[in-house]
Amino acid sequence: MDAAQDLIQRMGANAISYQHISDAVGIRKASIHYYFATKEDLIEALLERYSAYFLALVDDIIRSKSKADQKLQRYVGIFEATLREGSRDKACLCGMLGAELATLRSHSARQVRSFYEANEARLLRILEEGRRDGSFHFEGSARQTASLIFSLLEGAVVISRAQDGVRHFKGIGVQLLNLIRG
Amino acid sequence: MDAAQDLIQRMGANAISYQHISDAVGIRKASIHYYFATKEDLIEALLERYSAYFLALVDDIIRSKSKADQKLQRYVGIFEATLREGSRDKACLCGMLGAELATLRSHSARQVRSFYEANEARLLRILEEGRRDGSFHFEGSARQTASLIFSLLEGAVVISRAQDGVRHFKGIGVQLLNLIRG
DNA sequence: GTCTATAGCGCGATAGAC
DNA sequence: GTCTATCGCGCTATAGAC
Repeated sequence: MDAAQDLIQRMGANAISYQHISDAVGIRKASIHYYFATKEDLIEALLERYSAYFLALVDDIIRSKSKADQKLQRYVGIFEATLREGSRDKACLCGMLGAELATLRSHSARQVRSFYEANEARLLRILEEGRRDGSFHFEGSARQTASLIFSLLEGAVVISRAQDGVRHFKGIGVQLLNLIRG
Repeated sequence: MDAAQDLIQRMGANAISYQHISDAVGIRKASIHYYFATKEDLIEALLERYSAYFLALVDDIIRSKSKADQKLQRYVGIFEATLREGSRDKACLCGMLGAELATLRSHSARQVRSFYEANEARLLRILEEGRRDGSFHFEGSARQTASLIFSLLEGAVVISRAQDGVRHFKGIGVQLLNLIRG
């Protein structure tokens, strides 16, 4: 699953095959079919695991005692860490599958959508907290700002891979906090 | 080319084949090979055309007499228009190919990168103009803000396709202008 | 310039030995 | 649970008739 996820985050689900995973882990592709009968089964399992892992990280941040702007900074850090990982050109799994959404079965597509909604909901909590405690000063809807931040980070990971990677992403992260602190 | 571009904007380059294009235009796939010998040739031609078309729209906006915040609003409108087009779930061509960047030949990859840089450069001009004429009030680097806006819009198109489309995107667009106006 | 036909390959998936 | 072998299909790309 680690190998499959890594490949999808770098190349996209439609670019990779059981053979690629087989090459990466040194187990024949028939053996991979033993665990994941179809490619969609594999993608669903990856989404399940990724979503649980990612949202657990976010919930840790939300439960922490930090001020809201530090929470937001740490949230941004999750995406930056993805970009940093190993091969250096990994995007968010759900960002990649979002681009390929039209080619997914309905269950996987629903999982991707749920991931987006869960993230936006958690960002909303951070934003409301920040407005209350005076960390943030921005006009307009907190909900739309949460959507904005999530789309920004998903986009920034993909775009930064084409520019100079982490450097590009970091600049955006800094500027996001400038804008939200107001 | 229109059919191929539409398919890639909806499904991604790795999900579509000469056969899909053939089905869409009613011309046999061998005849498509007559114009575009390889799939990469086709993608390069699409990128060339798309980039020229898109940047011409942007340059029209920049040359117009509008104030900077109206220019930014019209720039956002280009992305919103993409989302609205026909089938309702098209993303920016270069956003899709950005996700699939690792599977492209180096020439296509360079075209995608150039598109990103060209857009960020033009956004920078709009932002600097807006700061001068008092439309915009934001802290920090205008260059990083330009990167932020571009990544945001590329991301928002992809994410909005998974949510309720144009509605979701419009909310983000409104909020972006709130943040930049300061 | 468009067609039919096909080469040659990689894919997802399965059967069956061990 | 992992393997070899293979099926059937769709893919990119080409050959050659019209």
